[in-house]
Amino acid sequence: MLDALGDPTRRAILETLRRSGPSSVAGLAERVPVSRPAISQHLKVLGLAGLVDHEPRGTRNIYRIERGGLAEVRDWLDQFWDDALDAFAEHVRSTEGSSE
Amino acid sequence: MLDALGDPTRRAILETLRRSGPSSVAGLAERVPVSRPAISQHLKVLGLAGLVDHEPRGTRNIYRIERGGLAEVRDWLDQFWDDALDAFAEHVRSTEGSSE
DNA sequence: CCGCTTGGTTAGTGAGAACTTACCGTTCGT
DNA sequence: ACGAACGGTAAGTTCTCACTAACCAAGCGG
Repeated sequence: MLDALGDPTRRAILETLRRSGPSSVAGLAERVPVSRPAISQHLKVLGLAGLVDHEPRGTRNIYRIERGGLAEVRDWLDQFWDDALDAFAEHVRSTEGSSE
Repeated sequence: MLDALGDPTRRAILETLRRSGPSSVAGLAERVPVSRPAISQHLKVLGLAGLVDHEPRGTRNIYRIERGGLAEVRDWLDQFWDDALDAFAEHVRSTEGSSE
């Protein structure tokens, strides 16, 4: 899921979809400097990660951003804010001394 | 930055820091199933990404989570919500037909 | 009905990155 | 001051993965 966002090309695809709206595979291949099969493979990964959704439109497949996957990333990120973060930090810094 | 989060081991390190608070390198090496040098290398990457911060404590280096990098990720993520996302989507779905 | 277009899949290759082993500098404890 | 431990670095190996090229299936247009 975060692995899917780790690749620059995949991020470029998402950025393109964000800026230009839903697009076909060929449409993405024009804007992203990789071959069309590469786009397909990345879209597959992004699809499994829940970051994009696709809808058949005749011979074309229109891809759009799926908010579900992004929500999961956001939740994961929020854990780091909700937890007693710096509190814990400053605490252990002065306490210190046990195991770690 | 998101590349730093793409690696499972690095995420494991961050999770460990989140749960157990700041820790030394050796302390992390005990909890994460990789060798100590590997931890050092990952911490270097995480440091460059602004995701962790370290403070010398004698011979030990205490690492803690840095909120700055996480904020950048959050900002990047928010772009996908603020933009006219599904509006754009449904629009083009019915309009369609031009170039992409 | 036939050709053209669109898109997904497979095989193969190359590059990059993660991991371990070995080494060295640094700092605390005795 | 010497030994021990903690941590960062270098070199080398291995493995994963991103990419291209070639092939195949499906749907629209003349």
